[in-house]
Amino acid sequence: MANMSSSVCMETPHTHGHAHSYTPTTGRDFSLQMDSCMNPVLDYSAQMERYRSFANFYKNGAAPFPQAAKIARLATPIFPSPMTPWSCDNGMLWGRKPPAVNVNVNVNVNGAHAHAHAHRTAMPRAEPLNVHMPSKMSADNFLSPLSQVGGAECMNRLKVPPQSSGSGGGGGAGEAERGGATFGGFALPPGVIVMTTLHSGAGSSVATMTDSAFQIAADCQHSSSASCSGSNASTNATVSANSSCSGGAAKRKRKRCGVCAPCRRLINCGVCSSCRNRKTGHQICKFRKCEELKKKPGSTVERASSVGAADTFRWFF
DNA sequence: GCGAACGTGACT
DNA sequence: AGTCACGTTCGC
Ligand SMILES: [Zn+2]
Ligand SMILES: [Zn+2]
Repeated sequence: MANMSSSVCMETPHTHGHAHSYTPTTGRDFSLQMDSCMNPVLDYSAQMERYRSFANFYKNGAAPFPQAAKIARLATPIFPSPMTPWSCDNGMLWGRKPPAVNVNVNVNVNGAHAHAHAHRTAMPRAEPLNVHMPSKMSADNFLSPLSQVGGAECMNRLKVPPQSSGSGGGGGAGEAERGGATFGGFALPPGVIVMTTLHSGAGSSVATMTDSAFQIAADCQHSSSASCSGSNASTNATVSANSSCSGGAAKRKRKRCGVCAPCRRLINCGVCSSCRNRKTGHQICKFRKCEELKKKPGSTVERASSVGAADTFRWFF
């Protein structure tokens, strides 16, 4: 409550144009971004700009970041050590989080077949977890992922093993990239994939592409094969069957795709209308709202089950 | 049963 | 189009 209100209050000064210390064009680590990122990578950039001011506020310690606790809780299991595993300033590690995701891209996550297709079955669930320097984590929380990626176009996604969630998660554990990969100059720890934005052109190295491509390919397979098979994806066979296959059941809740940028965000911004209005609004943070779910159900239903694969690819290309 | 979040309609 | 509120679904 208190936190919440404080964050709400923050909105006023910025909205009225007070500059604070926010100087977008001179930001030390935004030079790159400002240089080449004006092209619309994601329309998040604009919105992120807006929220950057909030970040600065929290960064300056003017008030505790509303979700600092949550961040800490989420970050800990991934990198117990106080060190950031790599030094990509514009990178972002993606940790996994439990919430259910669209079956279509998530099939057999629990699969006993984890060995058979030992690829990124776990990834679709991955959600963003900012692991920049722990100290600035809270501050950069809701701005680094999408705004900075626009500049350096470097997103690292970490597939975290279904941490101890014994529930059949075992398969996902080390299943992914056991060997690890290299990205640019630094090595990626096993379980990490790198995403890049399309227009980066030469920027997207083979290493990055291969890894993500593999990831997506895996998703696609699952997507198509599970489209209407009433898969034994344990939990939600019912849902998928109802909503996208039988076509009979009218209004089943759609599920987040789990692979789009918003889906992979891990924490709520705390300042958007949805966050502020969570009590009564019952809506997910606007920055976490699945791109697919934003679309009209009519235009998305099929995509989820059949076109999903291609669409997923389009996300990268 | 509870919390998260989707669907929807009313309102601005 | 964005916000708000409510009902509802869904996973745990
Ligand atoms: Zn939010
Ligand atoms: Zn999504």
